[in-house]
Amino acid sequence: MSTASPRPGRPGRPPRLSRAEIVTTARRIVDEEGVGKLTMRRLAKELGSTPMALYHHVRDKEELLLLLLEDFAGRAARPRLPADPRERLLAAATAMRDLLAQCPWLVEVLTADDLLAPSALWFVEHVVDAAVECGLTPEQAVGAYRSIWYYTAGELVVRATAARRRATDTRPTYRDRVFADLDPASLPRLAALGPRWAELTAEDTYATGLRALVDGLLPHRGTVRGTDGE
Amino acid sequence: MSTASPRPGRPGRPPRLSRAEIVTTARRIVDEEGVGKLTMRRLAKELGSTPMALYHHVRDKEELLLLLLEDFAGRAARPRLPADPRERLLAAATAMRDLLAQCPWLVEVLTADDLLAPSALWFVEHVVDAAVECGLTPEQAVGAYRSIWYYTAGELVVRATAARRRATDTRPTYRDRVFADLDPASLPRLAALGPRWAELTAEDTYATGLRALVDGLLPHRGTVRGTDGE
DNA sequence: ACCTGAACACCGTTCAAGT
DNA sequence: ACCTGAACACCGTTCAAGT
Repeated sequence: MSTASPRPGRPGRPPRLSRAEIVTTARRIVDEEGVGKLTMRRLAKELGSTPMALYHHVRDKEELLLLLLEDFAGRAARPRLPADPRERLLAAATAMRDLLAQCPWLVEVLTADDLLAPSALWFVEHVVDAAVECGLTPEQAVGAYRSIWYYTAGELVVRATAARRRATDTRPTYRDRVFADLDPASLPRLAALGPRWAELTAEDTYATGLRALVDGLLPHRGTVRGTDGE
Repeated sequence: MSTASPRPGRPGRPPRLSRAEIVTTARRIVDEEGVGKLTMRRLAKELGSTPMALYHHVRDKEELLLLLLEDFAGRAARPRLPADPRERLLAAATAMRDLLAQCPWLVEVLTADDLLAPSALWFVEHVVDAAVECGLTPEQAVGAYRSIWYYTAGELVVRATAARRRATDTRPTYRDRVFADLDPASLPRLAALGPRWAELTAEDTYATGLRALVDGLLPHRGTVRGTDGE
């Protein structure tokens, strides 16, 4: 953790803070108390410094979040993926989702900023590559990746906000109140589902939805395997 | 716009503000300047009142956003939908997306809060109903709806944030900088795509992705039509 | 019942000055 | 070159008081 060696040749005051130290402390705050608690003032206090000292090391708060993203992606485990391209595609997407589900605050950063950090492109590479191996053109493979990313990002955002609500708020959600009394005349299906809606939407259906999406995206080799020279 | 008749029988000071007036003004601010400019202080000033007067009519800012959501959903056009259930499902989902794409700020509210306002459940009803008519059980139909909502919400979130960036920021995005120099050894597919990534991701692929997803979600009647008694 | 004013406990960021 | 202090221009919300 010796962040900045005092390098005798360099002019000016030796630094007390470093990017590495800033990022480490910021990560701790985020892990322990959520991204909402990460403010420049709070971070400075935690570092025994002043808010303005931070601005000497990062341009603004957005850059700080980007550094956090990089840091996270860099230390992320990269699972071994199956050889079969279709299974590899599913595994890469699922790994990406499981990773991001661990720290939902990242999803906000990912969509607030542009998708993924360089280190996270490993997942994207595998999805695109597997899609090409399944018979898509590179252009189609990018399209397939985007659909998968939309689906994944949506699932993460919805789940993250639902979890945040449950954490802070005990009263029944707005949605529950709405579903409690629906007009069966205009909304027969939903009224029939009624209270079961909450229970059904509590299930984790990421995997089945992803399989359906991938089924629709990839060319069909038929349900009978081995007919076209595998 | 006569908001509150002075109703002689009622005790106390007659109201100067009303929910309706508050919502109308809030909507104007959001439409003209974006949801980021909607603050309780700003809204009060616009109404010639004080921040605290608002708290007499809405519990907090979240409730105000919910009222805005209701207002929007209530005035939303409900397109005529095709008779064929598969086409109806696609049309309902697409209408939902097109509606929300008009005012992307709503997506933040939708995910920050729970999905849709009562008036917006019309779309949900049609998606679920069409899925059942296509042969899914009600439970499966809810699962299918959820997948479609994840996909749609993800697309809207990503597009909304990308658009916001373009509006406020002229410098090349972080993503563009990253894609400009990728290591072809570790990320061959992405490096080969390189600068074309930006161009490919600029295309609107919602419809094709949705079709693929729905293809994967619904039972297959085979590509040959009319074989099972239509 | 409805509204006001002052205050609390915060934000991110700029600017001018210190070492 | 690196850091500090004071200040600017904001937030949402509470509390006590006025009419």
